[in-house]
Amino acid sequence: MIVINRKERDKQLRRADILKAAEHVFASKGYYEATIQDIAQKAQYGTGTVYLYFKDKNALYFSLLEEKIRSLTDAIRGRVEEAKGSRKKLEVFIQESLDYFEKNQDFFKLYILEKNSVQLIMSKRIASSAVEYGTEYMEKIISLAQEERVVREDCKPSELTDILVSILGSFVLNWINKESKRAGTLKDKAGLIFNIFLNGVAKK
Amino acid sequence: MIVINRKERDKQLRRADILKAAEHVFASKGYYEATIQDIAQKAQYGTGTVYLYFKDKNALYFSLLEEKIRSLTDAIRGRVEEAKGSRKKLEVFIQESLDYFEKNQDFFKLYILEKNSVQLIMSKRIASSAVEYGTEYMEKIISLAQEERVVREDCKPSELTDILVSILGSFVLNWINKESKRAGTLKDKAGLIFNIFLNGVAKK
DNA sequence: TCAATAAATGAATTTATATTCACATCACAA
DNA sequence: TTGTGATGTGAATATAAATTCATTTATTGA
Repeated sequence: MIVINRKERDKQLRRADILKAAEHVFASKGYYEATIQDIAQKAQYGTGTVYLYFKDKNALYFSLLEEKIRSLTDAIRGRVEEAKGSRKKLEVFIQESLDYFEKNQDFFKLYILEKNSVQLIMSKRIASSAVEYGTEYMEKIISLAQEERVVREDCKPSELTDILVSILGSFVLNWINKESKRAGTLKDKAGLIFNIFLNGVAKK
Repeated sequence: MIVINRKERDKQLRRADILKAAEHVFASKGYYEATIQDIAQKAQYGTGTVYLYFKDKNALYFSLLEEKIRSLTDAIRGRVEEAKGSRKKLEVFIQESLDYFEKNQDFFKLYILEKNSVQLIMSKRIASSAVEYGTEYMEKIISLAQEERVVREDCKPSELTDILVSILGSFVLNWINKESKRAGTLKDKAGLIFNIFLNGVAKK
């Protein structure tokens, strides 16, 4: 029995090796220009090995996306739950998102690329469910904020969510690209983003 | 002489046929899943004909992007120029962008997909110059708005531009996807977007 | 009408990768 | 130590699409 568990655990570790390599390769080249060879090499396995753990390239890609999105959402959810009141929840949501993306830059690239292509090109891409899972929770917070009269009511929660997600995205993207001279951490931007989201860019 | 001009004009028309077909196919399938055959078929030419007008698939794609982005920017620039004061210019910029995207939905899809991948994956993708050309002008308006103390000064014009572009993008995307039940025209959203950009989403 | 030239065509070729599979290697139990 | 099943491997195969090019078709000017 112990043997089986041990083996099972090792298997999961090797699977994780491949996912990690895939994350990096997909993020730097994009889905189509990333080859299975690239990924296998990065993970230090032979090409064929990848197929022992994933049905095909597509399955590998979506397993990756799905698992990372789940981990992102779960990471954020805990902290937000603790915060009291929609205002505070929003603030924490922003902070935690930034923190997570700062630590998972490769994932961010996949997420932002996928978010648009899923919404646009749809196709067979099953990931939409995972992407939705990611924003669904945000929508609840916004709904709450509307109930508490913190946030304007002339937009649907989903629209407001999209706005916040895009603003967040634009800051993360800027920060990631500015790898040379970066003022501080990404999380430092949280206050600014919160403020812009709530009060806009007008000079007060 | 007349003959040559006539010929030259016809040639441009055929080139435009192909670009138009390419726009639609690339927008619905994405770059990699769009095939030259698809495009040729859509344009009602044979496969080989495409190569008489464009060096290869990549050149076709970037010619398309480049020309559309130029046309977008030129369309907007005129109207914005007329408007007096940064506040009004911003307002017009938003209106005209929405109007253009409403009329060029396929192009919007390409633009939004490309914007992120250019910023992220860079690679050989030359289009970055064209994409920059598109936002460069917006930045000037924002700079002006900062000088006129209309807009907060704790962000760089480029950051504020990115924010506005993302907010715009999220509205356009929503509108495009909601093809079934759409309240009104996309341009109707201009006031709301302007207001959110300047004053945020807080309940006033 | 008829060469001669230009343009269009799509089948054949090339190229690039995903995927498979026969064989090699490893880990472990006896 | 060795036999056995589980894993790993990368060269060989399959597939799909980009690109080319010999041939066909259209256009033009005399």
